[in-house]
Amino acid sequence: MRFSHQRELIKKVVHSTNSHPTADWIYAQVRSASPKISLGTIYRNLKQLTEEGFIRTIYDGNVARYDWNINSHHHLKCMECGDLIDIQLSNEDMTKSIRKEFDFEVSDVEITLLGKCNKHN
Amino acid sequence: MRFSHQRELIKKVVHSTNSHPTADWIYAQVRSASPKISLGTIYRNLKQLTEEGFIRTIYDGNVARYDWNINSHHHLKCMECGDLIDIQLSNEDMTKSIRKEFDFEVSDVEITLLGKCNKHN
DNA sequence: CTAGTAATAGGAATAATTACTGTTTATTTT
DNA sequence: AAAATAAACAGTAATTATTCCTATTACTAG
Ligand SMILES: [Mn+2]
Ligand SMILES: [Mn+2]
Ligand SMILES: [Zn+2]
Ligand SMILES: [Zn+2]
Repeated sequence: MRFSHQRELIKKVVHSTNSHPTADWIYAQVRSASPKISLGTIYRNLKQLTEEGFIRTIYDGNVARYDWNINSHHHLKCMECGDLIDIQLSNEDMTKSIRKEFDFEVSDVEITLLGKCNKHN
Repeated sequence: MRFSHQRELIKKVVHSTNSHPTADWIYAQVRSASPKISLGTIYRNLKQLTEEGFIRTIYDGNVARYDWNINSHHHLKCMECGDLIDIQLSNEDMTKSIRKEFDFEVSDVEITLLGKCNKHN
C-alpha cells in the first residue's frame, strides 16, 4: 500500500471521533481539508484501512459506520437518538461454547444492543 | 390491519423457509403465485408484518433479511457461504448488567457471530 | 348501491455503495 | 535527476436496496 495524502486524512478523521461516523460524515470532514476529494476515494480507502486493520467497519442497520477502535468491543445502540455507545463484553466463553456446540469457528462477534440510553429517562 | 391476499402470501413465504430470506428472494417466490405483485408491496408488507410481530427483520451487513422465528435468538454467520444459523443465547444476564452499568434500557439484542461453519473444514 | 378508506401496482426517487475511465502522483529504475 | 511503472485519484456512471408517490382497485359500513 503506497502512501497517500488522502488516505492519511481519512484515517485521521476516523481516529478523531468516538461517534462511529458514516462515510458521508467522513467525506464532509475530509473535504474541508481536501476539497477535491471524491466519495469514491473515501469508500475505497475506508475499505483498505479496514483490511489493513487501522480501523473497523461496523454495520448500523443498513449503513456502514467506521470505528477507530479496533479492539474487540460491542455497541449499545439507542433507538431514540441512534447513538452507538462502546461496550466491552467478554466473548471468549461464547466463542468456546459455540465451537463445541455448533462446530462453528467464530472469528468475530458483532453485538448490538438496542434500547434507550440515559438521555431519555 | 385489513386482510390482504398479498400479505398472506408474503407471510407464508417467510414462514416457509429457515434461510432468512431477503426482500428480493421473497419477491421472486411470491411472484410465482401472484405475478402482478410489486416490490413496493413486498417491502410495505414486510414492514407491517414486522410491526405486528408476525416476523422479524434482521440486518445482515447492509441488507435486510426476514425471519419467521420471532423468539429471541441470534445468528451465526458463516463468512464463507453467508449462511445464517439460528442460535440461542440467554441475554437476560446481559440486559441486567447493562442496565446497572450503563443506565441503558435494553429492549433488543442483535448478535451476529462471524466465522466459518462446519461445511468448510 | 354508494361513499369512504385501506391496500395495491407500477414506477419514480433516494440513499448507499461500487465500478469505470482517463489523469495524476508516489515510488522504482535508469 | 529524468523516465518508467504502477498505484491512487477525481469525476462520473452504474448498481443495489429501499422508500415514496399516484392513480387505481377492492373491502366494508351505512
Ligand atoms: Mn465502537
Ligand atoms: Mn433466525
Ligand atoms: Zn439516546
Ligand atoms: Zn458456511
